Amino acid sequence: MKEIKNWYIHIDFDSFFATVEQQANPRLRGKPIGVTGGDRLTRTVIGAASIEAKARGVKTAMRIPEALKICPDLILVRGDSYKYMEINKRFLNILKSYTDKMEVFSIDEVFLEIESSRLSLEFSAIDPDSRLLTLATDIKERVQQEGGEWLSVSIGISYNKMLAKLAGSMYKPNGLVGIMDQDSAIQILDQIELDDVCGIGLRIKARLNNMGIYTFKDLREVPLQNLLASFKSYGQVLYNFARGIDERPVVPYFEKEEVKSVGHRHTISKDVSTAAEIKQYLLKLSEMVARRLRAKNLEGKTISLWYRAAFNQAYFQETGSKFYGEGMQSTVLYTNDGMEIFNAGWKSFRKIWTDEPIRMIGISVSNLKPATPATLSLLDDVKRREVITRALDNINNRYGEFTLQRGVLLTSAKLKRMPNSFMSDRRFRI
DNA sequence: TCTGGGGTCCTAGGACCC
DNA sequence: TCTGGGGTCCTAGGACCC
Repeated sequence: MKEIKNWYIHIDFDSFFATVEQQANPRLRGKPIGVTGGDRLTRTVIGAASIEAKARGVKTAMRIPEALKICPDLILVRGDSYKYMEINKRFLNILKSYTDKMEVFSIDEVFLEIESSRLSLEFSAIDPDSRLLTLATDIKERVQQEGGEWLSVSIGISYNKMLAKLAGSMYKPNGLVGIMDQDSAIQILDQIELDDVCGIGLRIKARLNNMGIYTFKDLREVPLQNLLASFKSYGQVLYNFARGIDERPVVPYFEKEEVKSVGHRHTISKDVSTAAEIKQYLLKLSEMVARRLRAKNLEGKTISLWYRAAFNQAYFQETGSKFYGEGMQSTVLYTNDGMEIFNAGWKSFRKIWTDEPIRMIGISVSNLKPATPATLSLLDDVKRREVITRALDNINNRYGEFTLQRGVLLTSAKLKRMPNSFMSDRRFRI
């Protein structure tokens, strides 16, 4: 076996959202809680479950009624992603003290890449396994010092990212698992499900099953050409996964572009079918997106609109899927103006909407670049609007989102129940 | 009454320009 | 006038992740 040059460490905060909520509110500690996103509990799912809730069988992405059936005293808490981002930042500061090669994989997951040679300098233990163990224990301790005893991380260590993440998922919470050589990797792969590996979802699993492939052992027997024929370039990835090979590098946080798209979608508590009502929701979402873009000093030119139709028995019987959905993109001049985003989205919506009731609508802006202030060459009313918008932002930043808003948004009381990201952002900062 | 909301990456065809 | 090739942008759609 050739010597391993770099070690990969996957760090995953256990039940992150739920734990943060338990820290924020002592009354929630030690209790089964579920963090949710939507505005009416029947139409949403559990976004994160506390360790206590998981012990009772509550799982992420479970529907609320189902979760309550299993665990009637489950406490539901509306999630607040801005709060989680703030907390996440504190831990990133700790973790990046170990190496520059830190990749922020999601709000509660990080990869570190550590050179074996460096490891031997910093930790005096003799064999690499125990040096890594020392390192992992050190990380766990420092995270707890910062976050309190209640907070724990699960750590996976291996010689590539895919296996490190797999290792980290094998024992939770507060786990520490290493997959230290290829023999162990193959042994483990042969015992797990195809979709236990990050990168294989239900669709790909189903397609593999259709080809008679049920395990990684089966997968190893398929010639590369066949996989390429079926999965295009992803065939190579699958071929490698089956052998425990993954050459993806750790992309350091400072080399990643900040964001590629900004969007909001919302499942409405009750299906809506009139254009006027839908317009209200879309306008509000557009304003939220625009404000986030402006806060990041970005503007974008691709406007994507997506909607999901209400449950329709005929469609369900025909296709087996519950909700018909459709989307459309369009390109505009770079913008971070709510009205412009709305107008583009609304135009798309009118083109694809066939008057059926809808349950969800969403809009996002991509193809982003740093915002440029309006220049003298632009029309006067464009400039004026920018000045007004900036003034509105300033007031809303101080007093909460939608303190001041466009007249059209004031009409519907229902809108007030929509999640309101910036308001929660502010609440947290205070 | 019926699975949310935030994202990322990839492919492929057509339009258009040089 | 006909034709080719390369490159880029736009749009649609699929798949995956937490």
